[in-house]
Amino acid sequence: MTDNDLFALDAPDCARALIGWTLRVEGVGGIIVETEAYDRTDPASHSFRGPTPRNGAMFGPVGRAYVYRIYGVHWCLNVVCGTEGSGQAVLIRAIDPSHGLDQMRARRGDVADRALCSGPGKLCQALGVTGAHDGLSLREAPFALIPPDEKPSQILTGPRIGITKGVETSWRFGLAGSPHLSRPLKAT
DNA sequence: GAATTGATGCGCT
DNA sequence: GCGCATCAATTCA
Repeated sequence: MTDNDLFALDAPDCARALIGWTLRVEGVGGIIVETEAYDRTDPASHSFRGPTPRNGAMFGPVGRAYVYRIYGVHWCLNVVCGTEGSGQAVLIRAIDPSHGLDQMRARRGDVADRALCSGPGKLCQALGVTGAHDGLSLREAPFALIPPDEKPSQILTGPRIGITKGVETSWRFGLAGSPHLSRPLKAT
């Protein structure tokens, strides 16, 4: 699958397909092991109420990054997908750190390896993703998105985390057996 | 101009 | 495992 195919998928399909891809920012990153899907029919999604200055990137061309600040402190990285203007995005929740471990530790401080990228906020800090990356294409520097070498392992599904609305929508996807998932997932 | 809200992380029990 | 802190952008009046 090419990145073009990937970005054209609707959010839930794209979120599932993203598992196993390698994401790097300036050479720092790893394999994506946990994602969540959002679209504008979803009460929990930022795009639900329509375009605003903040979520504008979500309604722009696909294949771009949508980065926003949560709780005024943390950053979250999304991938815009579907079709342009459809307001769909996939939240990158966790990766398996395999590239630039030293760089991550330098940014994250001296934490356990499993804590380096096991959450959206930590992940962005470890990779150095900030609001400055909002709206940038994932196909161009400093980003790099690399397809899986082989068929990814079993992908699990479950309810999303940390939201108050639409909790029953099982649009969370994770790589089976990864130690970096924020919560265990049940096999489908 | 003021109130409210978070797609979280960390520390403590 | 649970509860709390945290800060700015968004939203509403």
